[in-house]
Amino acid sequence: MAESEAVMKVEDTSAASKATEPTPSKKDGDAETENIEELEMKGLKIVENVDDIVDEPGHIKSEELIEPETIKKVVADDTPYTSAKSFEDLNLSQELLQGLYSEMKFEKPSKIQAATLPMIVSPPYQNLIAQAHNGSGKTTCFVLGMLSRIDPQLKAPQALCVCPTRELVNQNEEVVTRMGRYTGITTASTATVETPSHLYSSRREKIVDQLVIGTPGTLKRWITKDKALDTRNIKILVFDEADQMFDQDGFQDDSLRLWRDINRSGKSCQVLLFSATFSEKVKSFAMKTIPKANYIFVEKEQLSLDVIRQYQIVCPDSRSKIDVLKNRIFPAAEKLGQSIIFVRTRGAASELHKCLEEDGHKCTSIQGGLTHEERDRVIKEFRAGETKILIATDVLARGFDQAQVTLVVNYDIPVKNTSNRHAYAEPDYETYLHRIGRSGRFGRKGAAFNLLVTQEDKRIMRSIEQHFNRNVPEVAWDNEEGIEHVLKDAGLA
DNA sequence: AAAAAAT
Repeated sequence: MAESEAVMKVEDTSAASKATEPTPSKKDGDAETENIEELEMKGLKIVENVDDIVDEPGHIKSEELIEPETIKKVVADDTPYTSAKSFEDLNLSQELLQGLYSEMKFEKPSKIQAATLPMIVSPPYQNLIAQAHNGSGKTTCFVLGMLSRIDPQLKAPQALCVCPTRELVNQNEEVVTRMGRYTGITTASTATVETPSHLYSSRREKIVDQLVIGTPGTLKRWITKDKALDTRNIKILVFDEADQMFDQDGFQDDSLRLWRDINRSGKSCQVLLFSATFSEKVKSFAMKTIPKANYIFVEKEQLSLDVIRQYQIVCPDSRSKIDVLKNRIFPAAEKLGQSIIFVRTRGAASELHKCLEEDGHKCTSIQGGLTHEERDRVIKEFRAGETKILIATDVLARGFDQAQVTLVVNYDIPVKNTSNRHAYAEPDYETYLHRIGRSGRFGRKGAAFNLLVTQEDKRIMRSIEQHFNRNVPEVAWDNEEGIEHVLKDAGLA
């Protein structure tokens, strides 16, 4: 099927940004990934430097830079995509441009946007699997993609965006609403509380909104059971946090099902996969599954955002983890901004919440066991800055974008679920990266503390260091000034 | 045993 595809590769670098939006930088790179090698083995031809993205180096202030990174772009056919140097290059409607400039306050495309947007918005509307750093402007890519492909005259669902959590659905809908403010495009979301009393009541009215955002379960029900979501006119399907959406241990079944339903009913539908992480397993599954796709990938070593300073704190016992949090981290953190404390289980979240509150620390917690209303309220308060400390399970590990978050604490180090209880716990590299990526949004500074107790904790931490090829320095748990000093060093205090 | 979504 792909025997005669010409493939081209672009090497470029990405950098961080100002408060509102990433600004790119330029540097040469010549790294090959397994991914590229795999493609070569499949007989695909790699063409060097067909397209290059050039930026004015003087444009970037040094403190805005993330470490230079290499992005691999692989194009599935011989379409000669030119990187978008400005949003005007993309043939967007006036209304959409107005949204970008006056509502979003964007000036020009970020590096990832420059590379992906032409592939998304121009014919033949090729499928895309794209990996880009946390906080590099991925959301803009797919939201702009969806908005630009919708026919404002046609009052029917034309774009669908699938997300792993309710919180992400809300956040993405917010971006859609803002960016699309002048287009008149309407949206529907599964997170909109329809009838609070009967949560799982079926939806009777047909959806006439043009852009639909949701979690997989409810979307599936809207399509198959309720027959409220007509998929015949859907021409673009987006998976946010796509590696989770295509992971066997995640939402793979639901995602494939949704995609199949749309393919059956409609004409050709463009599929976009976006995430900061793709494990080798999910990456090869996605590449096998999504036909004729363009690819954008980043090497794992390059993904670790070096603007986020990472530290490990070895604690003598699990009891002392709380003390470190209360006596060392909080006093320093409270002057900074907002913090998210990640724990492994729902129970641990409410337990830690209770424990900290009894000790007079104002905080809230969020996990999937809460009601939707409770979750919405906790997020609303945190967004408003009314709460500074938020305890969370991995419901918030991905995508949650709050600029004021400067500190992430891995109270429990992330491990993969293993069905074999005798096996060694396996580090969850992807979750680790997503969690620490909640700080340092758009190139701002951030810090992450990993609290370790057992030998297994330490082993997992070492694996994480090796995986991203980064040294994570240790801070003594009982050192009075250790934490404060380290935060100063991170440019935070 | 488990985050998440949802039945």
